[in-house]
Amino acid sequence: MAIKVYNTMTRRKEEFVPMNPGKASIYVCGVTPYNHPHIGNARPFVTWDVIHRFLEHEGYDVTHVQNFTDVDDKIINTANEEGVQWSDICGRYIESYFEVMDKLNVRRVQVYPRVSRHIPDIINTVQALIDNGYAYVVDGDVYYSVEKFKRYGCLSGRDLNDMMAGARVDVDDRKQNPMDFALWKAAKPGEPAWDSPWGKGRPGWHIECSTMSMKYLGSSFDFHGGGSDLIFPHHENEIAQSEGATGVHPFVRYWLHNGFITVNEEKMSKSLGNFFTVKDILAHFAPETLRFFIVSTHYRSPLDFSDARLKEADASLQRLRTAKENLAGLRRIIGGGPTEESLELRKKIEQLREEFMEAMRDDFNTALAISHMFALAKEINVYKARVDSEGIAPDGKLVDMMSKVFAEFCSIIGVLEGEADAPAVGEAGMEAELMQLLLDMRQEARKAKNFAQADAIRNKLGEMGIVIEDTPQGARWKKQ
RNA sequence: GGCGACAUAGCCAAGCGGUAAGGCAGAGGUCUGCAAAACCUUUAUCCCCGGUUCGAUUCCGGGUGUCGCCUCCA
Repeated sequence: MAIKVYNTMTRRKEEFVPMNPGKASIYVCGVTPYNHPHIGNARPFVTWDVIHRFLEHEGYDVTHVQNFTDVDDKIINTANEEGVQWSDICGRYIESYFEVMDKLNVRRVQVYPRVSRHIPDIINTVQALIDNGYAYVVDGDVYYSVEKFKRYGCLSGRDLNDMMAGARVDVDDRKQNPMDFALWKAAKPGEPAWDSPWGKGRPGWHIECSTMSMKYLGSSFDFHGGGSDLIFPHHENEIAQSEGATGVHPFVRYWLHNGFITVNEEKMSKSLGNFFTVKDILAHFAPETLRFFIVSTHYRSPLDFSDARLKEADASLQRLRTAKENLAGLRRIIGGGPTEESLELRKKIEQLREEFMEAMRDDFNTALAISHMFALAKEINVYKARVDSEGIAPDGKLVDMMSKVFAEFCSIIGVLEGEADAPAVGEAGMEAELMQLLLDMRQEARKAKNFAQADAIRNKLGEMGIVIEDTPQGARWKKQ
C-alpha cells in the first residue's frame, strides 16, 4: 500500500517513492535557539515525529536530520542584551528545546547539526556556487545571483519579474538583483566570525540548511519539511543553492509544509509577540494534551489555539484514557474462547486497524486516523460493559487483539504509550490513607442509609477539589 | 499590487463526483439512594451565483469573506 504525500512543489498529492527502496530520508528546519520554544514551534516537530513513527511502522529505515540555527542576528542581539556569549544563549535554549520536546514525547532524531560546527562545509558550498557561476563576491560579502538559476521561484510559484516589481525600497545597490541573497556576510564588530576565502565573516541564513542537509542525506533526498512560512524565501533559496552547487536535480523529492498555529485566527509568532511558550502551556495542561491537540488536526490546516480548544482536547483524550483502563480491566479477567459475537468483533477490530493505517497513508491524516481510534475505544468500552454485566469470560484472543491494535495506534500518534498510569502512591502515602479512611466512613454511612452524612463528606471534599466517584469496585477519588 | 491557501452542525474537524467520519458541548435514556463515571440514542444537505455531469460539499468560472507569504519567523 503506497503512502501519498502532498508535495508543495507540485501542489498535489503524490505517491511516495523513496529514493532508496526501504529507506526514507528527512530534513526538517529546526529552531533558532534564542528563546524558549513556543507552541507554533512545537507543531512541525510533533508532526514530523508522527510521520517518522509512521514511516518506521511501515517498515522504512528512516534517517531524520534537524538543524539548530545557532549563528544568527537574533541570538547575537539577545547575547548582547544580556551581556553573555552567543554560545551561552544557544546552549540555554537548545537545552530548553530538548526539555520541552521530550515532554511532548517527540523522539530524538539521528542528527542535530549546528551551523557553528559546519563552517568549513558551508564555505565549501559557497565556493562551489562561486565556481559554478551562481554567486559573486562584494566587499567580503557573497551573494547568490537569482537570475542565474533558471528554476528560481519554482517552489513558491513566484515570478522573478513580479518579485522585483514588489521589492522593498531599501535595496542594497551592491546587489546585482534586488532579490539576490547573502550566502556569506562580512564580519561586523562584536559578532562571531570565521575565516574564509572572502575574509572574516559568517554564513547567511539559507546556506546552512543546504549544506547540512546534503552533508548528512546526500545531494538528493526524500523529504524536506518546515512551516509554510519557510517556503519563500528559505526553501526556494535552498533549492537554488543546493542544485546550483551540486548540479543535481531534484535536491528534494517531496516538500511538506505544516500550517500555522494561530491565536484569535492570527499567526502566532515571536515577532508579533502573541506567542505562548510550550512551558507556559504545560503549567496548565498535560504535555500529552498539547500533543493530542496538535495531531487532532491535519498538519496542513491552520490550527487556532485557545484555552477552550485545549480543554476540549483534554476531554477527548480522557475518553481514550478510559478505554485504555477498560482494556486493562478486560485483561485482568481470565479469558475464554470465542463466541459468534466476539468473532465478529475481531473482524471489526482488524477493519478499524486497516482504516487507521489507510488514513495515515493518505498524507498522514492524523485527524481521520484518530477518529478510528475513537471507534476502537467505543468497541472496547461496549465489550467491557457487556462482559461486566453478563459476567461472561471475555474472548482472550479478542482482548489481545484489542490491546495490540490500541497500543499500535498509540505508538504512532505518540499518546497514551506505556502501561496505564499508576497512581502516585509512594509520595502520597499519608494522603492516600486518610482518603481511604474518609471513603470507608462514607461507605458505612451509605450502608446505614445515612445519605445526608455520605453526601456531606462528598460535598466537603468536592469543595476541596477532590472528586468522589462510586464504581462497582468501590469508591475512588481524584484531584480535580 | 503579486503569489498561495481556506470557507462543512453551537464549537472543533475529516471527507473532495454518488445524497455528510470523529471529538467537545447540548438533549433524552440505561445504571445509581443521589451524583459522577461509563454506555446507548439524538442534532448539517456542506458561504453565494453560474457552468460541466445522469448526479457536486467534492470539478470549472465569477463573487464574498478569512488567513498566510512577498521582511526575521515553524
